[in-house]
Amino acid sequence: MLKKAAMLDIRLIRERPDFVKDELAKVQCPPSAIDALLEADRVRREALQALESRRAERTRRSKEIGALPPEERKAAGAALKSLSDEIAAAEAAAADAEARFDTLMLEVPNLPHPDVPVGPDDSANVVVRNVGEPATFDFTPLPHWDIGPALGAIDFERGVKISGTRFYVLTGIGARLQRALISFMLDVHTRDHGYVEVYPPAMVKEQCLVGTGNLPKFADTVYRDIEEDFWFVPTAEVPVTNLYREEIIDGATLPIRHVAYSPCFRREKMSAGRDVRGIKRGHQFDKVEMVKFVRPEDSDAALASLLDDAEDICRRLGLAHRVIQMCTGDLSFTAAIKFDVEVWAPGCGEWLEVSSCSSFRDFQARRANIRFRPTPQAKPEYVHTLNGSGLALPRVLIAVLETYQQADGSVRVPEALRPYLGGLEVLRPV
RNA sequence: GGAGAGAUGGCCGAGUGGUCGAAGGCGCGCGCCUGCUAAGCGCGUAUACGGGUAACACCGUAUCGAGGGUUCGAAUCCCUCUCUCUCCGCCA
Repeated sequence: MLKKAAMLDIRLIRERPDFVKDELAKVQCPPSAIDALLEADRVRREALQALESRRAERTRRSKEIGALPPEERKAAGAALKSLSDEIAAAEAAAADAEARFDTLMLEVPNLPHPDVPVGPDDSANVVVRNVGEPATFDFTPLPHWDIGPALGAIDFERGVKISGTRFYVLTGIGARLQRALISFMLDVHTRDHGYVEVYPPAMVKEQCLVGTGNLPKFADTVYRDIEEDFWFVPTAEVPVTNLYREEIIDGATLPIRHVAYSPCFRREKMSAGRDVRGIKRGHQFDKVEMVKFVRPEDSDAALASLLDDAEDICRRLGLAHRVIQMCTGDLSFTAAIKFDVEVWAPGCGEWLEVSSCSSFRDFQARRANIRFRPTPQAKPEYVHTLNGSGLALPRVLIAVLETYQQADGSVRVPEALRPYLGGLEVLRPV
C-alpha cells in the first residue's frame, strides 16, 4: 500500500501556494521546494487517474467474464492480457510518482504559528520573562565539573575510560540525586499536573522517527542498530507520540497527557567540540518528557499550560530561570511555535536549556496518522500534538549543584528534594 | 533459539478462484411500534486517495496482518516477512 505521508495538508498547498510559500520563507524554506512539490503532485495525480481508469475497465470486463459459461471464460480472458500488462506499467509509474511526492513532502518544514515573531536566526528570539533572582555568592562559585567530583558525585575519567568522550558516570550521591530528581518530577506531573506516566521503549522502529519528524532529515543525529533495524530514541517524545500512531482516538478521551522518564541518545555530531566540559551535553542523558494530544481548538491553551508545568519544576526547586520564545528562523523543523526554558547555572555562568516546549499542531499527527473523532459519528480529524521536557536531567543537576553550593564546598539540598533523599539537607565533599 | 496454531469490518464469526467491501450475529445510530421498561420491526453503520459539488449527493480505485508472485480476475492458490497464542529451551 502506498504510504500517505503528508506533513502539511497538500490541499492547502494546492489551493494557497503563495500563502504557504510566504509562511515557509519565514522558516528559511525556499519557494522552489513548494513548486517542486506542486509539480510532483500534478504528476502523481495524473498517473493515479491513468491507472485507476484502466483498473476500472479491467474490473468491469473481468466481471463480464465471470458471468460467462466456464468453457468460454478462457478465450475471453486471453483478450485482457494486454490490458493487464498496461496496468502493471501504470502501477509502476504511479508508485514512482507517489514516492517522489512523498520524499518532497517529508522534507517540508512545519508552518509557523501566527504568534511567532519573524526573524532570521536566534538573535531575534524573545525573552518572554525572567523568574527568580540568580543566586549571588560572597565567594567565587564553582562550576559543576569541580563540585561534582569533590562530592564524589561525578566521575569523568572513568566515564571516558569505559565509553569515550562525552560520557560520564554519576556516582554515589550524584546518582542518587539524579534519581531523586526523576522521582520528584514524575510525582509533580502525575500528581499535580494531570499527566499519566508511561515507561516507553528506548528502541523503536524507523517509522516512529518519521512520525515525529526526526527522519528522514535528521538521520545522522540518531543512533541505530543496523542488524535489527532499531533506532535509539533521542527523546521520549518519539515513543510516546507514536503510542497512538495509526489510531483513531475516541474524542471523549482527549486531551491525553503523558509524562515519561527515559534515557535519550544523541550522536551530537553537529556540536563537535562544543560544550565538551561537564555533563551539559553527552551522548546519553536522562529526561522526563511531557507529551499532549489535544483537540485543535485547545492547542494554544495546552501549550501555555505545558510551559507552565515545565516552569513549575524550576519554581519548586528554586532555580532562577527564563523563558525564551523562538523566532521563525530558530524554530525546529517540526515545531509551529516553541518556547525554551533556561535555568541559570552560576558556576559555569550560563543559561542552560532544560526544556523546549513546542506545539506541532497537526504536523506530527499527519506524519504519524494520529486522529480522533470529534463526536462518535463525525469523520476523523488530526489531533494536535505538543511536548516539552519536564525537565532534562543533567542540566537540572548542574543548576542544583551550582545554585546551592556553599563556601565550604558543600551543597544544600532544595526543600522539595529532601523527601526523596531521606531527609538529607546537605551534600558534603568526600 | 526449536516445534506447532493462528491473523477477515468496532467486536464475534462465515467465506478455498469470478457478480465479495465481504453472509450471519453482537454492538452502535436513525426511524416505527409499544401508555413506563423489555421485546419487536425497518433502514443504516470502515478508511484512504482521486474525480465531482457552493456544500451534499454521486463516481472511480485501493484496503480481508504486510510485501511479492500466479491469473483476464485473488479474502480464497504460491513464496517471503511481521505479529499473536501454546509447548520446549534460555534468561532479568
